[in-house]
Order: sequence, then structure tokens, then C-alpha cells
Amino acid sequence: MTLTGANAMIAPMSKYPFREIEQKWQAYWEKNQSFAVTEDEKFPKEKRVYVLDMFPYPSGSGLHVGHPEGYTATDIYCRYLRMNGYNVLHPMGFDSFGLPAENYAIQTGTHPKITTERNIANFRRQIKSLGFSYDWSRELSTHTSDYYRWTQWIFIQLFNKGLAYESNTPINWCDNCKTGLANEEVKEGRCERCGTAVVRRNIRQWVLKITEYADRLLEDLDSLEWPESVKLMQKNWIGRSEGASVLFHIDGLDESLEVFTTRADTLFGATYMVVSPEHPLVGQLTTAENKERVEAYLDEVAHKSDLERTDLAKDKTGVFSGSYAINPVNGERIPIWIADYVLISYGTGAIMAVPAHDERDWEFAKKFGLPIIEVLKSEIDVQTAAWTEDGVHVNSGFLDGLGKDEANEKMIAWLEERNLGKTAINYKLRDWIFSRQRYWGEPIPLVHCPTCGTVALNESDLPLLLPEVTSYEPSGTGESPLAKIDSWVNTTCPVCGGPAKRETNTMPQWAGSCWYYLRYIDPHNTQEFVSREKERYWMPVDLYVGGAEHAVLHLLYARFWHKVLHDLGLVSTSEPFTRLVNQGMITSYAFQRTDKSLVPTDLVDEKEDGTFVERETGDTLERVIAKMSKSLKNVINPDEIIEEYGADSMRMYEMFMGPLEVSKPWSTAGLVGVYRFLDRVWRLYTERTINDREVSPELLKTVHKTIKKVSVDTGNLDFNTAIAQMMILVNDLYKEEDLNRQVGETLVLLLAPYVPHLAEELWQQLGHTSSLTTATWPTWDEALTVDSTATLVFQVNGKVRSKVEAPMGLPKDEALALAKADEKVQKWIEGKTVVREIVVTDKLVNIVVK
RNA sequence: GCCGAAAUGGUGGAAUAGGUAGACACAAGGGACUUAAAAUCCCUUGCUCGCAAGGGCGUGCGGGUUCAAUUCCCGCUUUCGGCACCA
Repeated sequence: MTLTGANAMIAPMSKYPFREIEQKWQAYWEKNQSFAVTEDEKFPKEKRVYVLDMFPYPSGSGLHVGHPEGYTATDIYCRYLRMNGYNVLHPMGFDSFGLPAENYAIQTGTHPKITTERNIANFRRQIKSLGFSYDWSRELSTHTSDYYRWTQWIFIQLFNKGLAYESNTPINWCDNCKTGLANEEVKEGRCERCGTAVVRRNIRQWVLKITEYADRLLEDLDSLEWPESVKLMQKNWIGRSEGASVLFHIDGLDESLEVFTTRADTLFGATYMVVSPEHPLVGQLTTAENKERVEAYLDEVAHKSDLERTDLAKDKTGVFSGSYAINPVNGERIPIWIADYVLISYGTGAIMAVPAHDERDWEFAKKFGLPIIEVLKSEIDVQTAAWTEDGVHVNSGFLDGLGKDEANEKMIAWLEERNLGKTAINYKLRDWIFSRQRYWGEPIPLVHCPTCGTVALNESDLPLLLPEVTSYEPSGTGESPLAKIDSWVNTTCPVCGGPAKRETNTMPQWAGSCWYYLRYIDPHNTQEFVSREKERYWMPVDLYVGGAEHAVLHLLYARFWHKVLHDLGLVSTSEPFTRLVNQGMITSYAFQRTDKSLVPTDLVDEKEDGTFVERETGDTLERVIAKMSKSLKNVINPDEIIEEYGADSMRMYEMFMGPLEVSKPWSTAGLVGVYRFLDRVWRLYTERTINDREVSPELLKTVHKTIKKVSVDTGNLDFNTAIAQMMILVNDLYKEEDLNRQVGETLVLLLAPYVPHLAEELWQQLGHTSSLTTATWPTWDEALTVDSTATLVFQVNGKVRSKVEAPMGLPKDEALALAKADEKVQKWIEGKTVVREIVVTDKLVNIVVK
């Protein structure tokens, strides 16, 4: 019983010697430095292209089949561009600081550098085994001091520009492990390692002022050729909203509460206010008789995990502070409540509540018996539900009868006149918390001096090396392991020379990936992070391919750094990545019981009729598509695929599966189909006579159509349809007795970007002594791609009744006559009245009858 | 809940300035070769009624626009991805 549906291996049975071929040509490319590029001035600007892959984190589990998908796509594109006369920069490297290596170090005591470099070696071997045309002389890893020296240097530029500041901000804290946790270490509100509920704890952090760039990060999105969905995600993440800030005086206190609202026009309906539990005025607002209850509430909130606090389904909670604010439009005294549905991180941390027209405010008002006043004419009773649609203003004094925009404008003008409010803009985007209390990251190159304050290291003192430590455990105080090394922490101030202490925080993993694309341009420069001239030669990145999981954070952070560098005059472009393509995820098949639980693939049998059963119980299972995961035993290992079928099959199959951008399930059976195709190609050249006998006009047409389709599709990254067309050509060639040399050469050239090893080998067997890497892409003759006849479809009332082959460009009246003369058509129009006749040249004739 | 993407044969997918639905491949079936099997080559293959000729149905579901809808419009359903009370 085979398990084809579960991706069992199917041993190939043929002679196509992919192992020897692939080893031979990989060695050839390496020896000849075939893909090393220089800033050659003979290429004009428009013939220089920078094609970038998102570099991988070298994890211990090795390359996933998802990695080669994007890498193959860019590789094909690069090889295609080179054959079309472009100078192509195509580098690869490793994003090698990061949590898994550190956690492994904590468990085993192995230095993260050792595991990381071992993993890099494995990744490099795996990537090279696929024959990608990277310029390996430019390889970089973010954890090396040659690299992070410049990451630190860029940080100093940000610091000197006033874009870095210290702030106490909450982090995820595990009381048991005595350590801060990254978001990805928090699973369902609990510590991933020990299961303890995660609490929030304030800690001193370095923060970068990305919000200062919010508007530009938003506006410049319009200039980018990125997927609309990614642009939209970034837009929503930045979350610009226009509204007004309004001041509410607090009754009996010499203080005001400022709120941000997008609907100042509903101010007459504001019946209470809410401040976030972390709001700085909470203490002052709380009156003596409410003190106990407020404190109990604050305590309760502090002990809630983020999960509990942000659970949308939960009941609203809150407590009355005892204080009242004055609604500026009508002088009403309205109660001030404290509730955790108001976030300190957005707006001012305080809101005016308009329960009649806001879901959340309505729920809260109902629960605590607060008044609900309709101010927008509603189609429902606002006492029974919130009315969140538009309506003309009622109960709103000078706004009555007005629509939303007009009322809003009038209200803001009214507030401005009295100094009670003004237009305001708010962003969801928050400043970027940039420090981590970790070992395996770039040390932040700052020193805390008792006399000079916090100062940056001199640039000549970079790199600030990551010191050796004896233990990778966090310090237990929330500080990084670096804080435990007195000899490292105690230093001298770079300004006054007096005793000072080093910053012990390290940078987040994002730091290295924020600028790596610039370092590839000039990776061995010891004087600058990148030379001006080289930067101008290559930037911006023309095509950037990677997973959609980086749609927001990495791409937003990198854009932010790039804009800062641009403002400092250090890079020439205002955006780093002109065109972005997200490759889809490669999923796998999984097997589902009727209760929707999944069964690991190795416990499934496929029956003769193609259905699947659970081996132990014999129950029928449904085949579904799921992410590859270790627990489901449906992970495909690229090494095994390359061993069994070769790198060329792997490359071409991943491109043939479907469009690059969509997610698609891996099927080893499908891979075998591509393997068979390559084997057919091989035998075409090795088992047939190659001669110069003239080819038939039909075959010549297929050849030119193929050149055209493969050229256009490859340029558009539509690889699946390009491959299909090459298969059509090969099928046609199999109908011939021998192989025309020129046609054979053309096919090899078209195959070259897709299956470079096989193509090089065939090219050599055809007698060429130079590598395909310098060959010229074939051109097509448009005249030879045009068909002489077209299939005319005859429809009666929109239904296809007959088809004929007719000469191209047949005049409409002749086409119509042809249709009317058609026997089958006549049968359908016989005895009926023709009411309309539609002729589409070379396509169809539609006769409408009654 | 909100935002986004998608839904086409047994399977992956092709085709949209509206004009032959199912290219190419997998799987399945048949044939050739073979002592036999594998490999290879050739053929068939959306469903359905029919001996056939031929007909009917068919691109998630329900409507609409049109001579003509996978494609455009309105309303749903489901799946996947992202975000989490954003005032």
C-alpha cells in the first residue's frame, strides 16, 4: 500500500544523471566565480538590477521547503536578466542573532556563536546545493563584529539625531523564570517554558522615535510597487486618524483631562469619561471614599495577563473615581470612571464616552447604569442598542439638524474659539522598543556617565564586542546577562574620561535586518558602512522577495532606518525596496478525523480507492491542507528531495506548483511529474540525432510562441505558465524523429534560468565551450507566432452550437454568412426570427433568435 | 469582532479591457513494448442522459446587468492569513 497522497517517496527509475551534472556545474560556477559582480560602469543605470531575498534566520532544523521557493523565483529572474544584458546584484546572507540560539545556550551551555555558525554552515550547504546564482563573495552574517560594528554605528547616528530615548515601558515578565519574554515566547498568556502566567512589568528600555516618521512612512507607500494588501496592512498599522483633542475641566481640581476624539460633533452625547488605569491623573481623581475600591481595581488589572485584558469577549470592568468633569459644550457634570478598555498607549489614555453611538461605551454604560443620550437621529432606540451609523444631529444645541462633517467642523471651530480644543491627529503606531535584556544581540554602544549623562561611544571604539559570559541565564533582575560582568560594565566615559557604566541592553533581532541590503553592496568596507558611489550604483533594491509574515514589522522598521539614513545624506533613495513580492506559503497535506482533530501522517493508510484511513482505528479521514509541522510529520526535507530527484527538479517543481504569491500544498507526486519532464528533456538530446534538417512550419510556430511566452512570463514572475509552455514544446518535439540543432539550442536557453545544471550540461553536449551564464536570451519573430486561422465559435442564443476553422481577420459579414451556412446552426435557427447578430472578429458569431 | 486574500474536474492549477471553461501536470483507465514487472511511448478522462447521433448541467451559494458572466454589480457561505476594545 503506497502513500502517494501523504508524500511518500517514489524512487525515480531512470538514467538522467542529475547527481553528477549538478555537482559538476556547481563546482564550475564556484571555481569560475560565475556570479561575482562589480560596479561596472559600462552598464547604464537602467541595466543595473538589485534582486534581494529576505535572508534566513539559520535555525537548527535547517532549510524548509518554503525557503527555496522565494530563492528559486529570484534566481530564475536574475539568470533571465543576466542573459538579457543586465548587471545583477544578487546576494545572500544570514540573520544570525536571535532567540533560539540563546535559549539553546541557556539549556546546554553551548555558546550561541557555536550553534549559530554550525547552523549557518548547514544552511549555506543546503542553499548551495540548489545551484542559486548568488555572489557568495558578498555573504554576511549579522552576528559577526565586522557587520554589527556598523549596526552599532547606525544606532549612534540615530542616537545623535535624538531619535533614541529611554523610557519605562511594560514588558512581558515571567515571575518563575525571572526574565522578560518576547511576544513569541508567550503562548496563550503563559510563559512558553514553564507555563507561569505572564504579567506586565515596567522596565527601563531604549525606544526609537519611529512615530516621528509616521506621516512619511504612510505617504511614501503610494510610490511603491508593493502588494496592495501589504500597503494596506502598513497603513492600518500606522493608523493615522484625524480628529480633535478636547479639554475637559475637572470639577474641584485645577486639572483638565485631554481626550482625543474623531467625533467631536457628538460632544453633547458625552455622558461620562473613562481614563485608563495607568493614566497619570488616576491618583488625583480618586476621592477618599472611593480609594479602596479604586486601588482594588488597579491591583486586579495589574495582575491580569495581556490575554485576559484584551479578550474582546469579556465583560467590561471599571470603577468610579469619585470625580466629575465638566462637559465643555453644556456645562454638565459627568462622572469620571477608570476602566481597562481604555488603553494608555493610544491617544491620551482618556476618552469621552458617547454611549448612544459607540458599542463599547454603550455596553459600559448599560453595565454601570450611566445615562445614554441620543445625539444622532437613530433608527433604533438607543436605550436598547448603540446606533453607530450616521444621522443628523439632535439634542445638540447649535449642531441640531447638521450632518456629520458640517457638525464636526462647526464644533471644532467652537472649541478652538474658547481654547477648549483643536484639531489633532493620532496614530496607532507607537515608538519602537529597541532594547532587549538578552545576551545574543548587538551591544548598545552607549555609556552612562555620572557627570556627562548617557553618551555614545566614539566611532573609533567600534565595534563594541559582545563579551564572553559564563552563564547565559538572565540576571533575574530583568537585566541582560551582560549586567553581571563587572569588568565589562565598568568603563570610562568617552567624553570626560571619568568612571562610567556601559549600557547592558542589547538590540532586537530586527536591528541587523534593518540595513543588511546596504551592506551587501559593499560588504568588506572597513571605512564606511557602504561607499557612496557603490550605494548610488545599486540602490534602490529593484525586487525584494520574501514571506508575508514580514509585511509589517521588518518592512516598516527597515523603511524607517532607511529614511533616517536618507535624511543624514548617507543613502541616495528615500525608500529601500521599490518592488515587493510575497511568496505564498508551501503547505502540506494533513489528515483530519470527523471531529476535526488531525492525525500524524505516519499513522495514515491510503486505501485502493484513494480514501484515507487511520491505521489504528480504520476510521475514514479527510485529506485537508495544513501548515507543515513536526507534530503532523508532514514536513518535507529539501535535502531528501535533492538526493532523490535533484536540485533542478526541486527548483522547477516549486515554480510549477502554482503562482508564486499564493500558498499551495506540496505533493511529491507532482514533483515526480516535473522530474519526468526533465528526464524527457535529457533523452531528447541524448537519444535522438541532432541535425540541421529544416523544421515544419507548425513546429517553428510553437518554438516562437514558446520563446515569447517564456520571455514574457519569466519577466512577470509567472513561472508556472512559462513551464507549462516549455512542456508543450517538448511534447511537440517528441513527435519528431530527430532534433533540429537550432530548436534544441533555443530550448536549452529557455530552460537555463529554471534548471541551470541540466541546461549547462546539454549546452556543453551541444558543443559549446562557454557557460550559459554569459549566453544571450533568444528572441522571437512576432510574425511567426501569429496563427493563420482562428477557431470561430458559432453560438445561437449564447450557446455554442458549432465551431469552424476560418482564416484570421475574416470580415464580419463573411463570418456571419459562414455561420448561417452552418448545418448545425441552421438546425437551431430554423423557423425562428433572428433578432440580433453579434460578430467578434476571429472569436465568435452569436445569433439571437426568438 | 475588524481588515485582507481566496473558492474552477478525483488533485495542483490554466483562461478574465466579458467572448470556445478546464492549458500544463498529477491521479485513474486502456493500449504498445516485455517471458514478466518497472521504466518508456501512445490514447481516453468535468458531471450526466443516450446504443449512437446528439442533448442537459457545470467555475462556493442566491439574485442582478448583458446577445454572452469564472470574469462586472448586490447579498450570503466557507477557508486561509493578519490584527486585537484605537475613542
